[in-house]
Amino acid sequence: MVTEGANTEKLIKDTARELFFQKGRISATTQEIADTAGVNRALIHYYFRSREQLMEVVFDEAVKEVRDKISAIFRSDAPFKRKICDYLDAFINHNLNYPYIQNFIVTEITSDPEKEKEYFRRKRENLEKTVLPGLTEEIENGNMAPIKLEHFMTNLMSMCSYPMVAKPILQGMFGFDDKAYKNFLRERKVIIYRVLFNEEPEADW
Amino acid sequence: MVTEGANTEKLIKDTARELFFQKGRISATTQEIADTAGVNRALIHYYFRSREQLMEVVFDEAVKEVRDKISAIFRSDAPFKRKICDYLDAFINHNLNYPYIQNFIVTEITSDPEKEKEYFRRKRENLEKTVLPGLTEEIENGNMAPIKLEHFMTNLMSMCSYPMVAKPILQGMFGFDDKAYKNFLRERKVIIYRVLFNEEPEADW
DNA sequence: GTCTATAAAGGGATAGAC
DNA sequence: GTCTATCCCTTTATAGAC
Repeated sequence: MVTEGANTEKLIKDTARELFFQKGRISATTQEIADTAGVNRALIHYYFRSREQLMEVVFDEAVKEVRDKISAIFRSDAPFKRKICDYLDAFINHNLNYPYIQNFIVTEITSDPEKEKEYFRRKRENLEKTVLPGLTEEIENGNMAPIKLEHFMTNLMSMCSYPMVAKPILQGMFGFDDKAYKNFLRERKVIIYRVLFNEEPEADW
Repeated sequence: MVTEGANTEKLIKDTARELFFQKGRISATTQEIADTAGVNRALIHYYFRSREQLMEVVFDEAVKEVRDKISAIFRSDAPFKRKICDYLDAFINHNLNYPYIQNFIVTEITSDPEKEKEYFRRKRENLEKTVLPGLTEEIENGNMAPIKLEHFMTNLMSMCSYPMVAKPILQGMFGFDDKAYKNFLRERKVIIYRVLFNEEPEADW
């Protein structure tokens, strides 16, 4: 085949993304990626130089969409609790699509703390601008129990992310097959809302 | 030195445990373990045959204590909410001592789903015997909002474990140094209780 | 652009001397 | 019990032919 180049590059990226984030083969070798894609292993280096750069490219592409969406949600002027609903939707839908991306984030950042800086450091100022005011307002108006920003965010992120990273553990514990577990994760949107605010979400959600 | 055997074996175990679970060097090589312990690499194989068996030994030893403690808590006839307090104490204290043990569990089980079986499978029946009755009773007595066993357990485990596995992420996000983060984790005992039950824990806790 | 061959490095494990 | 030397396998990466 002549000049299949553009397709091959995309094929490799698609395969790597699927292996890393959808099949949970986070430590897939270049050989495994090449075999799965049905291309020669050297082509991975031809297009991406190194395994590491391939990972970086597919990771950035996989999170770009949801990151932009979540940014927009928190910068919007919607009511605070509405923002949380939108966040739950965006986050859980994205993670249903990439069931192992949280494992990837956690293991990559733990094994190389340098990667954390560029990625999460500046989130702090964002948090204080975009969620602290809404949280404070709800508390002052008596619409939710007092809680510090850090604990609220930790509760939210924990209840969203842990069921992803600990999927096999919880699946085994509860005896859920893959389909039941997906359903369980979808149920969690409203469960998490209830626990955070101790009230029912709006009916139209 | 003659007949240092017994000490060497313990030295290797202590070093491995420290590297794996306290320093987060989950993928530490036999060379790294040997160098850190100040012993010859071959001794690891002499005492433990393989790296994998060494891991298994130190992991089992590290969790045995807390596992027994948690089993006893849930089998006891204390009131349900008391059990949860005791669980929070036991779990968080143990994890403060082994900050990376949750990362280890999550990555090991994700990378080899076989390991899950023996370890978490039978927990299901335990759950239904030891926590379901208490949970049901509290709900029926109107002492907490209705929630399914699976979601309650997932909320509890998520809010306990995620701050451990995502330590570098949350630390970066909130700008906490190691000391501040330890303190943050200790605060979480009462935070988690509040979120789960929407009330203050007893004053003597 | 794609392939084969090969370099180069890392890591687990064992044999055998001491 | 402890050490050195060595084997063997896996994996990443590149050179060079086609």
